[in-house]
Order: sequence, then C-alpha cells, then structure tokens
Amino acid sequence: MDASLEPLKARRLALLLRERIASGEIAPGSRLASEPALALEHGVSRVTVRRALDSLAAEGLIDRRVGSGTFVREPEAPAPIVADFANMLTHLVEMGRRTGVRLISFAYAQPPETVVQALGLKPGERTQRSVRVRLIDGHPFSYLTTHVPERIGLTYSEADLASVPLLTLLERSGTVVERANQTISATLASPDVAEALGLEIGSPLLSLTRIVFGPDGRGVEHLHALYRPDRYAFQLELERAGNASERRWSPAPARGTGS
Amino acid sequence: MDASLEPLKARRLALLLRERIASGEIAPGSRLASEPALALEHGVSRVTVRRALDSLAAEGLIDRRVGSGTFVREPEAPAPIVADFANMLTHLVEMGRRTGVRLISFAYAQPPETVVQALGLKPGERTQRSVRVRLIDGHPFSYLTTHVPERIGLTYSEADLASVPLLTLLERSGTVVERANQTISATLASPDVAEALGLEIGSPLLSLTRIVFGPDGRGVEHLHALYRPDRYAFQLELERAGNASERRWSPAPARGTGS
DNA sequence: GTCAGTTGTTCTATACGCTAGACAACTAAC
DNA sequence: GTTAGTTGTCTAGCGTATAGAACAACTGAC
Repeated sequence: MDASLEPLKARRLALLLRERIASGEIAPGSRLASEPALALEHGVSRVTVRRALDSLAAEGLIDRRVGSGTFVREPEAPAPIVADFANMLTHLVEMGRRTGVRLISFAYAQPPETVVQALGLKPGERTQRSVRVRLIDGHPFSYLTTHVPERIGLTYSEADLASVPLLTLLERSGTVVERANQTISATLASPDVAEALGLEIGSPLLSLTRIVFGPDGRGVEHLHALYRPDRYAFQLELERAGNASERRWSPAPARGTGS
Repeated sequence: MDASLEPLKARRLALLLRERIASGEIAPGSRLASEPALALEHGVSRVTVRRALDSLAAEGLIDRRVGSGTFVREPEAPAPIVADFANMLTHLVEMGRRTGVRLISFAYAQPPETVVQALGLKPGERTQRSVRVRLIDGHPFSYLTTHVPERIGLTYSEADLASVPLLTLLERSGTVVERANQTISATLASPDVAEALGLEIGSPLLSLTRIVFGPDGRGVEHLHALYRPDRYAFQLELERAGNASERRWSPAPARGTGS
C-alpha cells in the first residue's frame, strides 16, 4: 500500500482543515465553506479542494450532501486521553479504557550520539533499543523509543517489555531511579512512525524526551515518545501563587477533567 | 514569496533526512551516503535526492564538498529557549536575552464557539481578541491569540497590551486570578501563523491552551499559544516519589539547564 | 601522476499535479 | 415552478517534478 502518495497542495489543505475540525474551530454539524469558496480562500483550484475533501470524507470526518453542502460530522470520538505532567495514565484504567502495547523492535546496538551524551555513556558502550506502540481501546496513540544501557537491559527479557512498564522492570531489577529530565516539543511524522500510528506522513506529533538518572548521576533510561495529538494531550492545573511583588503559577491538584 | 512550493518526493526525503540528523542518528561531522547511493536506497532519481539535499543545505544543516561528499554540519545552535511548566520566562532576562512583542491585531468581536464554552460566556457576549508575536533576540518564536471578556478588556488599552504582560494588566485592573487549566498539544502552521513565525506552511508547532479563571469560576482569559519547537520547548525536572507500592513522578526544582 | 569516487551542471523525455471552465444533478428557499 | 447555490463529473492544456543519462570539476588515497 503506497497510500502516502497525495498531491502536495491537496495534502496541505487537507491537513489544515483536519486540524481546524479536530480543534473545534469548525464546529461539528456546521457547514463548511463551499468548494468554490475554499478554492478562492486558499488560492487553489476547485479540483484541488475536492481532493482534500475526498481524503477527509474517506476518514469519515465530513459528510458531503449534493445540493446543500459539506458538513462536519459529529465525532464518534474516542475522546483524547489527557495526562498530567508526570505522564500518569493510571486513571485511565479506572475509567475502564483498555490500553495495550505492541513491541515493534528489540535489539542491542550502538546508540546514536544524542543518546550517548544524554545518558553519559562510555564511547562504544552499547544499549538495548526497543520500539513500542501503545494502544488505547485498540487504537495506536504513541510511539515509544527507549534506550537502556546494555548491562541494565539484560536484567529483563523481551517478553517482559511487551507487558510490564519499563520503569517497573528497572526498579524490580534493583536499579535505583532518582530523578529525570523531561522535555516536550513537537515534530512531524516520519514514514515509519506515520505507518505505526496510522497517520499520514507529515502529520503533527507531540514529542516527549525523558532522560532518567540513577543516584550516581548516570543515565539509566532514555525515552523518546511521540504522541498523536488527537488522541493524547498533556493537561495541567495551575494555581496563582506568590506575593504581590512576584506573582507566578504553580502546579495544583487536578480538578475534574472537564466533560 | 511563494516559498512553500517544494516537490513531493524531494520534500519527503528532506523531511526524513532532517529527522535523522536532528535525532543524532546521523552524527554531526559524519559523511552522508553519496547521492547515487541515496537515490538507489530511496528509489528516486538523483535529481530528486539533490533537491532534498539542496533544502537541507539552505537550512545550514549539511555541508557539501565537491569530490569528497556531503557532511552533517555541527549545529551552531541558537539554543532553544527552555521554559518550565508554569511557562516562566523570567530567567531569560537574567540570561541577557532580549524579548519583544509585536501586536498583530486587536479588536472586539464575537469569539468562536470553543472560546465561548471554555470561558463560560453568555451567548452573544463579545470578547477582546488580540494576536501577538513574541520575539527572542529579534527572532519570532511564539504566536499568541488571547480572548478576554469585553468588560475586562476595556480596563486597559491597546498600547498597554503591546508592552505589559496580559496577566499583569488583568490583575492591575482588579481582576482576581485564581486558577488556570493548561493543555499542551501539537499542530501544523497555517499560512498566517507560518508567515508570522517565519516558517513554511505545515511546519510542526507546539500548542498551548490556557484558560484562566477568577474566584467565581468564570473565565477571565483564554490564551492560545503556538511555539516554534526549534526555538522553544517545555522542560521539567522530575523526582521519583511515593512508596514502594505506588511509585510515581513528582515535579522537582530545576537543575542546571544543561549546557 | 593515476584512479576511483564524489558533487556540480546540463540535457531530453515522460509523468502528473494543478488550473480553468463547462455542464449535469441535486437541494432548499421563495 | 423558479432560482440561486451546492456537489458530482468531465475535458483540455499548462507547468513542472521526476527519471535517466552524460559529462565536467574536484578530492583523497595510493
């Protein structure tokens, strides 16, 4: 399946509209601008607009009615997962949603330079690299790449990794985990990630990099996670704190997730 | 400037290589596969490979040397800004980097449906909508769209907004700010945002939505921020906490920003 | 110097993304 | 019914991305 072939302008327009629909900027049930109007607005031909709408229709996002217009379909919404800053998903289980993991690859090899630096490895030291895809109710939502120093990785098996959280495996094997540094950013889906997450190449992704350290300050785990933003987002409750001269935000316990 | 025109296959290949370089999979200083080799490997013509490399070279990511090959350039890194979760930028000032703001638009109008719901506005209630671009050392890095209920917006002027942080304006005018809900996600750059931030259409962006509430639980400010991921990222230090039966991460005071 | 391998340049020919326009079929409002 | 506006379908043609190939200029190893 060489699906990834889609004309350039049509693709871009489709991505744009998909975003606007997903973000609620174009309300469900409402009518989209007409095809000629969209063509004019975006400076493309109507044929191109139609190609973009075709792909949205194929995904079931819109509903086209001859004579009356194109409408945003009500999402049968597997509502996006919301996680707090510590990346806790425990409440998911309580909410009765089933999560799963697919192990994509598992091997020991030379890690890329960035990982060597982040973990403070010795030159030439090898790592266990695993790639996993996490599912929610059967739908993939995250693409995890982890690197663990070889000596630590050997304390558990490939099968363990497919069922038990990595951090649990580490602590169970006696590795002491003390602190971590976490960075959040954004990227585009590369071909392999796109396929694993069921996305088009070039779709936006939330990116999280977490470097976990042991008590001696040496790196224990390097985690790189890519999330589908339509199925996963970080949420945080903030409280206004500080005295009058220096007001600031500070994290607060979560309230209701809001509908 | 219709820069955003880039061929399909070339674009995809460029995207792929850019990712591999950024992730360190192809180490800085090392040689890339030769153009004929890349062409063969990816099943495209050499012309296409060259177009992809052209765009990488234009970004300064690679260095082409006739007769010897193409090399990954050491990043001269205009180091990305790092902010913690409360979105504090105060340390930036200490670091001697100058920030600025450009006011793009300012008007009172009917807000979109999502804002109405988020702030709990009455139907028909108007808001002050402002769009600002924030700069670091003269380079744009974020695109801010804020909505404030009209009655509150009237307590300050357009000029105020271009120089004083919005939250300060609110509190100065007697509005009490208590808590906020913050969501982080990812999107693509639409044409207007792309131009304002100096990006191509379809570039990935970090997205932050913050809804600020007053003591009565009514919405006071709706903020939507889009960040260039190459110039801005969220960073958080975590500590391993909790007892043996339920270990978890909790936020910790920041250490050195790392290099 | 020689030689294999590299990037730079130019050419031709094909494939196809994209535009522009016209017309049909349908819908909803009047 | 009439009419304006919508999506569906088709055609013709332009511009350009892509493939393929040849040659020049340059580099580094030997």
